[in-house]
Amino acid sequence: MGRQPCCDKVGLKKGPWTAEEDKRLINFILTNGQCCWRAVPKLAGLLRCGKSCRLRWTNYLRPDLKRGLLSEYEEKMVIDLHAQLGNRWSKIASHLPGRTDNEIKNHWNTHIKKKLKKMGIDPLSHKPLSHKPLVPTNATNNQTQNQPIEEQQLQPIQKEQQNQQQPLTININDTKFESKIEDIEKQETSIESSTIIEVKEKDDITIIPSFDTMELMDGFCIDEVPMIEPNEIIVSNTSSSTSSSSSSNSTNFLEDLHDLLDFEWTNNNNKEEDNANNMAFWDDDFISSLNLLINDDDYGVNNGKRNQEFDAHAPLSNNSRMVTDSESWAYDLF
DNA sequence: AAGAATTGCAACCGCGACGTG
DNA sequence: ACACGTCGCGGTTGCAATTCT
Repeated sequence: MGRQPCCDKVGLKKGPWTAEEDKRLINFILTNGQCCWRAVPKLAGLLRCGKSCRLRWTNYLRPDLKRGLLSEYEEKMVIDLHAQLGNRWSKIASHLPGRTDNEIKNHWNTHIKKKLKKMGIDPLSHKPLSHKPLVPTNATNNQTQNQPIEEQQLQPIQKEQQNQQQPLTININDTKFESKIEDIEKQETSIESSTIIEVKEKDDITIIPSFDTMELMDGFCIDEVPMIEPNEIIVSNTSSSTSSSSSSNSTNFLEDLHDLLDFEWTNNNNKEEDNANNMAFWDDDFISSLNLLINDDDYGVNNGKRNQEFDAHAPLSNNSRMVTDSESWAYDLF
C-alpha cells in the first residue's frame, strides 16, 4: 500500500507564489494564527496544499525573518554548528535568529561549502582535505567514523571543558587559514576543538557556543526573539471580522497590521521579558515591505516573482527587509 | 550582442517522528 | 498494537538571474 499524498493534488497550484496568495496567507495567519496547516489553504482560500503554505510562511513570509546574506558571524556559527550537528539544518537554524533551515542549507551548499573547499577543508568532516582519514582498526573505530560528528563529540566535550582548550574558530575570511589547518592537524581532532560545547540532555541537545553569542549579536539573543505562536497572534476584534475574510482588501489588511502593532506583545513567563516584548513586533520596515507586498501595482508585477517582490537585486539599502542584518535588525526592534 | 554555462534560491518531494483514536 | 493523520526535516529540483565566452 503506497503512502497517501499529503494532500489532494488535483487542482492544486504549484510553483512560485503570487502576491495575492501571499496576501491571503499572511492575512489568514494574522487572523487565525498557525494551526492545522492542512486546513489553512481551504480556510484561506488558497489552491495550495498545507505543506506548501507552511513552507511559504516559515521560509519567506514569517515576520521575524532576516533577509540577505549571512553575516560573517552567522557564517562562523553555521560552520561551528555544522561541525557539531551535521546536516541538521533546523537545529542549526534554531541558533540563528531570523534564519530558516532552508536558507542556511542553501547558503551552506552555495557559499560555505565552496569557501571551505577553497581553504582545503572538507565540508563534510570539517577536517583538512589533505588530512588522511584514519584507518579504522576495529569496529568501534569504524562506527565512530560513521557516527554523526555530534555523537562523536558528546564524550570528548567534557574532557575538552576540563582541559580548557583554546577554542579554535574558523575564520573563513582568514588569509592565514592554511596555518590554522596545520594547527588543526596537530590537534588531531579538529572538530573536537570546535567552539561549540554540547551538553546532552535526554534527546535534546543544548548548544553552547564558546564565543559569546550575545556579544556577537550585539546583545541580540535568540531567547528574546518573540517567535510567533498561534495564541500570540491576536488581531483586535474591530478588524478581524473584516480581515478574516479571504477576500479582504488591502486596506483592511493594513488596518489589521497596524492594530497588531498597537497590540502589546506580552510574555507571561518573565516580567523582564515582558518589558522587552512590549513593543511592536514588526518594525516600520516590515510594514513598508508589506505595503509593497499588498500593493498589487508594486508587487508581483512579473507574475509574483520574489525578485520583484522585494527587489533583491536592488542595492540592499533600498530593500527594507533584506537590509536588516543582525545588528540593525536587533537595534531596530529593541 | 547572443548563446552557453553557472549560480543561487524558492519550492517541492518523500520520509520519519509523533500524536491520537 | 495498530492505523491513520499531521507536521517537520533534509535532500533535491526547477528556473530566473548572472556571468562567461
